[in-house]
Amino acid sequence: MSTTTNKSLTSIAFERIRNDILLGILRPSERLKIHALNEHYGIGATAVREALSRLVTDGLVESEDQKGFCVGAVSREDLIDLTETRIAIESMALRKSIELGNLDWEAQVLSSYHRLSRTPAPTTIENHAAWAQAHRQFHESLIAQCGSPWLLRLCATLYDKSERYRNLAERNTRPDLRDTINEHRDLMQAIAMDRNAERSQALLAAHFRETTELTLRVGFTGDSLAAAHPAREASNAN
Amino acid sequence: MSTTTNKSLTSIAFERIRNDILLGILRPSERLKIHALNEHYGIGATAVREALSRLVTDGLVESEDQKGFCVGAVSREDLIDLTETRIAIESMALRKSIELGNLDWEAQVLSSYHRLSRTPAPTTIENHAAWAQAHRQFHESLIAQCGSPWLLRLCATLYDKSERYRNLAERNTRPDLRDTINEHRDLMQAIAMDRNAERSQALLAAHFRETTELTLRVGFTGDSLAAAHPAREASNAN
DNA sequence: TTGGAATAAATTATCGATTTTTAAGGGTTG
DNA sequence: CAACCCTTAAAAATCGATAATTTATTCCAA
Repeated sequence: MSTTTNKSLTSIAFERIRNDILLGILRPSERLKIHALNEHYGIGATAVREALSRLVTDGLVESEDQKGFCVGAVSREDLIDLTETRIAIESMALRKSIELGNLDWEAQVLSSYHRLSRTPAPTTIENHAAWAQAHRQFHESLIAQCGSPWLLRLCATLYDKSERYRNLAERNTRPDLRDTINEHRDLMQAIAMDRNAERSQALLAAHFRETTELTLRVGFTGDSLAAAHPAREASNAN
Repeated sequence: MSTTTNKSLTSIAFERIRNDILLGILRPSERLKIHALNEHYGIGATAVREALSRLVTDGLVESEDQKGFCVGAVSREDLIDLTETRIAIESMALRKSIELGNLDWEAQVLSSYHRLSRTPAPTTIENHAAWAQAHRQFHESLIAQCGSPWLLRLCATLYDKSERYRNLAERNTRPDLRDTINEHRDLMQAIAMDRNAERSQALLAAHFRETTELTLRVGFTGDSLAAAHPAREASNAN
């Protein structure tokens, strides 16, 4: 019955490359040679190029005319700027969401929190995808009722970039270094139960800053670790 | 000598299509057929597709798999949301810029204001491009010293969308309906001369809201006016 | 040894043609 | 008359090959 939800090859390439960048499998500033990619993903050069072009606009990929594409660069300054910008914008969205959200929204926040809290921490590759999704959905739910499609869009863009930094650092962190469950719980309570805008904002900002500071502390270039990574296979699912 | 600043055809297509969308020559929700575009611009299908893909991410073009591309839709709600989001974000950037800007920055603001004030209003097609550039540069100069590349980037994206709405409305406005020179002058003074953050923010917000309200009043669908426009030629410069 | 043409190799960018997919008619049947 | 399937036309998506450009290499002369 599967009503042929026809995704184009370009979209598939887009998703896979995006994913590999977010995961750090494709490393920051790494050159993206068309031929290599089209062989690796088994997708023609045209579709790959188109996918890369889409990724350029939101900064996950960079390109220079006649010089090709490369994975977006990272830096400590960029991470700091990104974090502060994210705090500023997402705080705004959060405040509005608290203001406008109804009971359904509260329930949704609780629900996504619960799911996140019961999802195994991303300590292994297998656990990673599920946790990443739950985490993203939790944070999305917090601001979902802000009433502004534009704000949501901007937040989503910034979230992507932040997630990449987090993933780039992850392999360097010891699991006991941080207890995010509690941070998320406090957030959930302040937002959906107490509906305390001031405190919510402060907690959100602290949550972001903690992550960033940990990332800065453990480092994230990933150069040395890339070789140790499971590599590029596991993608022959046609 | 012109050291072959090799722009790719894709980039050229990107710029031209973007421009035609901002100008309203390509109208909101208009279907963008590859073949038609590649004939019109004299650029191959691949390059055109790539250009469109780039425009998708920041919302000037929309696409659906297997259904092709179309110009991004407009609506009153979107314009309102866009404006409020822009006010929120650009206010923030402005505040920081006032805080961090030095004398050079003040001078730059004055300079770009002067240029804008001496550029003929965009009442004719010929005047349009020059004024548009001066206007953009003026607004850019205000927030230039905010210190955050990310904020600047977001502001730039939002500016594009706003400019499109302005252009879509422009043909409907009577020139005497508005006196933006004074608004720009007041802004410039509050920002670069008085460095009064509160007042600056208020003026900026008012400036944006005025434009939006006028646009909403005179309408902007542009459907009826497209036919009256000089059309699509003037693009055989190979 | 060093600078730097000149050539060769690699890679990007682009095109034209082919394959898929969607959209539009048109006629048949319950 | 509406629902359905088949046919046909248009458009999107994709591929493989070619052209253009950049990068690497070689070789020669100062």
